[in-house]
Amino acid sequence: MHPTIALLQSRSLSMVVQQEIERGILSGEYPPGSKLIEAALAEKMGVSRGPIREAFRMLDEAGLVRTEKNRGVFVRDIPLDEALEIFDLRAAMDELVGRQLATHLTATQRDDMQAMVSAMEQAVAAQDAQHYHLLNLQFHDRLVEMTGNRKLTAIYRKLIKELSLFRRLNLADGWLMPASASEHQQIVQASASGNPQRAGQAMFDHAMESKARTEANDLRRHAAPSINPGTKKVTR
Amino acid sequence: MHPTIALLQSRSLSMVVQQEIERGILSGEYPPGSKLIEAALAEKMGVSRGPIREAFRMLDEAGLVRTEKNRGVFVRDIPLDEALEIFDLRAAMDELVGRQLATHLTATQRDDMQAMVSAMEQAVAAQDAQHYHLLNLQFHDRLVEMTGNRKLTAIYRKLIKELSLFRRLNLADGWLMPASASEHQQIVQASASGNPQRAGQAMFDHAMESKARTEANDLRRHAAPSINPGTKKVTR
DNA sequence: TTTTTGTAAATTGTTGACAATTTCTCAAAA
DNA sequence: TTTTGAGAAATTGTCAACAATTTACAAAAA
Repeated sequence: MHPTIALLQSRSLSMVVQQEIERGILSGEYPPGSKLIEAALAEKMGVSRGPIREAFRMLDEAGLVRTEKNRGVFVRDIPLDEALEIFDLRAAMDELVGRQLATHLTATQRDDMQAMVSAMEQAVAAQDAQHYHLLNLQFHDRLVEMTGNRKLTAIYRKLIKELSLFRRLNLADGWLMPASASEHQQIVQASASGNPQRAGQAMFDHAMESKARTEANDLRRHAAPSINPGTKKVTR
Repeated sequence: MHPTIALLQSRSLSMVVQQEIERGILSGEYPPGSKLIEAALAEKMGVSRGPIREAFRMLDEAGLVRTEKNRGVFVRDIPLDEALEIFDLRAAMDELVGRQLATHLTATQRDDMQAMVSAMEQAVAAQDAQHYHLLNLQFHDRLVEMTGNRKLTAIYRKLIKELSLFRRLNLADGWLMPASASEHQQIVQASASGNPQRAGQAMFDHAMESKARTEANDLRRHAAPSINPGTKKVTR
């Protein structure tokens, strides 16, 4: 069967809409907290409200939006405590990834890993935090995929998407790139060593370091803008 | 606010429908592989097809049904290899649960755990596999909940629901109850010991034993009905 | 008998309309 | 100035109808 035909047959309108809205959310076009209006999206995409609503239900179940009855659908804003919970969970999953990699890693996979780490080191040398961030996401995604565990891969990707809605993540962690990069090198060596315990530990440690960096980043960010945080109260 | 009012305000029609269909799926009323017909469900529940379709999208995202464009929605049938993948993932999550419990367990929580284990031992003595199975699910659910990690709890519950669609799970593991029960006692002691590594290991081992029991069960079930499995080929 | 083809029935995909609820506006009252 | 309230506007919730596709079934052909 022609690939284009197969694509048109499998992709229903609501799935296309879902992907498009998701793209908008992950790209920042619809920032966390913003409201998604059915009619506006329907007109923008040239469809009726039905498929939009179906897409909303998928995105809600995926944790990317939250629905309030009779009030609408909003892009989710992940609070710090939930982000930290996700980091703990991801660390446990990454540990599993490390163990499985150490057990089954092929020579080709090892080379792929090393190539990605080298690319990241180049990004560090070039001070390109943006590119580094992209390569980092790709690196971990590929590692999870290499385990061959599709359920693990699917849930891992969901978690990453949700984490991207934790705003304070992206910015201003430029000076920590070197530390993260050297941890990646550790992961490659540990995985190639064939020692599951060691590789799992390396992945776990890296994930927890990432968590610690994020938390420190957040505390600093909260301390800076407010001169007298103790008396400032935000109600909305 | 009166709790009933709050409930009616938050529960939209599609969410009620989603819960009802999910109940039907998990209870076995709609067995794996069976087709869910929009119009039939709509009439049965006294609503139009819109909310039914929205519920379908939620259930699809949750992994309980699969949608084929223009062909309909079917209750998912989890194949053995995917079930085993889920077991591996759950083992990693359970290990995290054990570590966290050992770190933060209160005296009350320890007593709760012990009470549940005792109840399971009574079920074993009474040869009540049905009741044991229920208590076992409850035990692990409570343990995950005790960690306080809501994301972990939510995903864990999703995995359990999906696993329940792996048919070959439920039956004929009666004679393995004692082994499982003694592992539970190990978990309680390890968690109460305050040693994260030990508690994590106990949880992990228990999960992997559960995986091994399931796999053995499945192989036996497949070997029995067919006299000559080697030549029998199933195409569909 | 088996396969193919054509037609009717069943089912899903999509839309537009209407009802219910919330949000906004702005003037009147405290 | 702030609060309250009425009415309008905007938005969501639900439904029924129509279009597109698949499935079921019987007749014709191989």
